[in-house]
Amino acid sequence: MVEVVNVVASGSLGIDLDLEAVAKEARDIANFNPNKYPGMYLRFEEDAPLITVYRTGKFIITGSDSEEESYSLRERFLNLFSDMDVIEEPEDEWFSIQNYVCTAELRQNLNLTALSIGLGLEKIEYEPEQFPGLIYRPEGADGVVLLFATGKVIITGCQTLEAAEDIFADLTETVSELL
DNA sequence: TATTAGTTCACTTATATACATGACGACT
DNA sequence: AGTCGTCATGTATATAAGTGAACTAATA
Repeated sequence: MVEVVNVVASGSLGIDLDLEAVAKEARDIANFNPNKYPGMYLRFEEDAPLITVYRTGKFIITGSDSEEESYSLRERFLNLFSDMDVIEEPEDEWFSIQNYVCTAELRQNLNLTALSIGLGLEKIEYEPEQFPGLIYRPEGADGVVLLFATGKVIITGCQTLEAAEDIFADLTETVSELL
C-alpha cells in the first residue's frame, strides 16, 4: 500500500503582483524576504502546507498529503486573494499537481547489494557510504524509487498517484521474483 | 580581445527514508 | 570525568518557481 506524504502543486494567477504590498496586507500569514528568496511565503496555520507566491503570479503549494488537500488550499488561497482584491475573481489560469512523494513497505529486510544486481546496475545508484538508500529508476516510468535495508520504500517524482502505485506494484513483483 | 548574449546552476520549500557525526544535557 | 540518550545536521530523491552568479559562446 502506497501512502502519500507530500504533494507539490503549482499554478498561475495570470497577473503580476506587488508582493511587498500583499505581504504587508496579509502580514499575519505572510513571510517575505526578497533578499533571501524572491518568493513570498504564505501559511494559513502552523504546520499547514506552504504556499510560495511569485512576482509573476505563479505559485507553488508544498506539504499537502493528498491531492484533495492541495486543491482545497488552492481554493482558500484564491478566495483570500479575491477578498483582498489582489485578483478580481477567485480563479487561476492553471493549476496542476507536479510531484507526489509516497512511502511504502515491502515488509521484508532487503540485501541492497544483491538487489542492485537484480534490478539492473544501469538503473540503480547505491553508495551506502554516501547515502544508505538504493536509488532505483525504473525503465519507462517517470518516478524514482529509494529502497532501504529495512524494506521501507520512497517513491517520488510521479505526477499521479496511479503512476506511483504502478511503480510499487511492479517493484513488489520484481523483488518477490528476485528473493 | 572585449563586450554582450545565452545557458546553467545553486538557492528555497515540503516530505518520507537511514546512517554518520558532533553537540549537549543528565546521570553516575 | 566518563557514559549515555537525545537532538541537530549533512548525505540523496523529485518538483515547481525567480534571482543572481558563474560559465560558455558568439560577434564586433
